[in-house]
Amino acid sequence: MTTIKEVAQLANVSVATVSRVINKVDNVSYLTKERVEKAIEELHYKPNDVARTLFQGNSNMVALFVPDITNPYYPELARAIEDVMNQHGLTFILCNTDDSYEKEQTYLKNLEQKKIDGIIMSSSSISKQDAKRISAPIVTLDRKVGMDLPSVTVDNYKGACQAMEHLRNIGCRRIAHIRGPLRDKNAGERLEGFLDMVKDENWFDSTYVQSGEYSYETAVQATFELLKKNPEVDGVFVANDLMAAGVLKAAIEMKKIIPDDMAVISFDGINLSKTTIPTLSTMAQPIYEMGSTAANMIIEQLKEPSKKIKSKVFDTELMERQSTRREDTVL
Amino acid sequence: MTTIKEVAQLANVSVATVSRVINKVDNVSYLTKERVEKAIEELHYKPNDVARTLFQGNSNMVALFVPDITNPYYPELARAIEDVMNQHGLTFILCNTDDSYEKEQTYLKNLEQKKIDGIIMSSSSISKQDAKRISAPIVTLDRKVGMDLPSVTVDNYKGACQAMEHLRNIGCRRIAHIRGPLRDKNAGERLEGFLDMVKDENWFDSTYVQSGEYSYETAVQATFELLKKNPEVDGVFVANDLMAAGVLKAAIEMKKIIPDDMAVISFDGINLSKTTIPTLSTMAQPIYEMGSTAANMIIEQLKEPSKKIKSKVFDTELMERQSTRREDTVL
DNA sequence: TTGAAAGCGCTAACAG
DNA sequence: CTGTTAGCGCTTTCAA
Repeated sequence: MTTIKEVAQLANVSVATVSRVINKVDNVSYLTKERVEKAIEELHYKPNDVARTLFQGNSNMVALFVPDITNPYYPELARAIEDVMNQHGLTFILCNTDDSYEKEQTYLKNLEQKKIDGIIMSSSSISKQDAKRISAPIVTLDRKVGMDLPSVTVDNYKGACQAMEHLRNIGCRRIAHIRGPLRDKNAGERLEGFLDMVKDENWFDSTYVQSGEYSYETAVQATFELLKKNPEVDGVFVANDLMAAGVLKAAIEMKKIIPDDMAVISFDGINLSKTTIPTLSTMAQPIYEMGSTAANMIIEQLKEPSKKIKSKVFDTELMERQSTRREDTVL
Repeated sequence: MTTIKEVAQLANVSVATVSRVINKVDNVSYLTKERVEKAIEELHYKPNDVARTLFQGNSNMVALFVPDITNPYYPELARAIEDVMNQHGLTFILCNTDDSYEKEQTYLKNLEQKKIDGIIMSSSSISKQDAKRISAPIVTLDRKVGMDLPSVTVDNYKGACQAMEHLRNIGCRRIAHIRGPLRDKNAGERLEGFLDMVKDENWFDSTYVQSGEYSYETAVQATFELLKKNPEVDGVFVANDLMAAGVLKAAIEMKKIIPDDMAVISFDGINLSKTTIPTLSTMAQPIYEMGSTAANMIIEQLKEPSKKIKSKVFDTELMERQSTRREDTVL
């Protein structure tokens, strides 16, 4: 790689002048500017970003922490963030944490050493403490931890209630829930929405809630369990789309016709929900928008470090698809 | 952030000594070493990676270029690579290129300025020329461009032939193909495998090949088209899993029973293929292994820059699932 | 308008 | 075993 020095020599100026031309700061006479530009061209000179970073103390890199990029909820989020970063000339780093606090801490340390400019994380374990030790701004996404850190989330409770209402509207009377993992706050809020809608029903008991781990396989099992105990269930609210695909699978195997015997609605609105058979009704999160919002929060913070950014809560939107579309519904 | 200098002062040694302790090079007397370590502890000192990079000329960062991370084939690849990088203390950068040569070039330039150590790319457009201009080693993954660059791929032709044989074995007589985009070499090879198996059949003509763009929606359309022209088709080989999901959808809408009326087999073996109804038979690529192989190639190259690394071609594996299993029909 | 020089934080000779 | 020093490539005073 050619350096600023070589450019300076060829153009017969000092490195300072070359620097001025590159960064378009200060005044440089038209003639020398031309000379420098020609030299840059000739040598295919590209400034060494590392040297710049060392001097300026920031790397123009932003990281995203996700539990696991192979979970289909995250790629769209990642894509949105990368798009925004790209627009602003920032480099995007992806970190899979496997929800491990240790891994998170290791990444945090490494990135700090690299002078990372900002971090967006989908994490349940990061604390305000940890965040404070890092000089880069941090925004949490999808998950909220405490009230301290700025966050981008959806209203899980409200979404859950709407999902339940929808099931009611199409005539479901015995509604069950496949919930997400115990440790996940989102799963808890969705459960709460469900409970508030059914807890006073005389038929309701805890066997109407089965626990999955947000995965396809666990949901298949949970559904078998559910339908064995409560074969009369005619509607299920599932905590995420991936599990809903498992519910469909189990239901088919148990000869349930969907939605006629049993309607299914889930949560997230990932692409998968459009490709299942039947297609899945779901409370869709504005995933791409959430990602770009979080990214823009970081950018804001980079521009104006003093400015406090406020958290944003998005609403989910009911996508009514085949899994709840009963042709002739009787209310 | 505290610097090496401050540590040196507190420990009452020179910065060189601190550096020696950090990097465990040269001999440092036990006592001074203790003192330095205490100072490091006390000040929570973490070496500035940027300064190191500037000095050493390498950043310990590796990038992956993918067309689009929201395409479900790539996250698993990305995950594998990140895992390997992580194991080796390397930082992982993700770049979505949208298959745009321009975007690729921009990324390449930016990463070079950041002293990127290596690049893994799933690209159709990168040329040996481009690669040569970059000092970092480059490995291509999933796609091969010319013979020049080391690559990790699968034997598409062979996989396609095996898929066709499988369809034949279960009794299919009129087999059609939904092919991938014209520009994609993999799609071309899969098509060729298909053609070589059917081109001599007297029933065969070009209407048995419909073109999709690797996406769900295009495949739905392509399948309608296909079945309108050739309703007697009793088996389809689809160029990727995502499209196969679309084929299932269209088939169902046209009242085709799968696999009895029409069997379906596809290519890739992404998770989606396990969750469709019916589950998809597919020629599975060892996706994770391919990713980690490419990552390890880069690591090899980093250790021994002179060593030529040779390309690797993986075989696909037939996953026999419901969409070709005629004894237990689902829908 | 331009150049000289200091320094960002670190490592690696080279001395001692 | 340890310290001094010269960079890595860049930006930014400070003078001229």
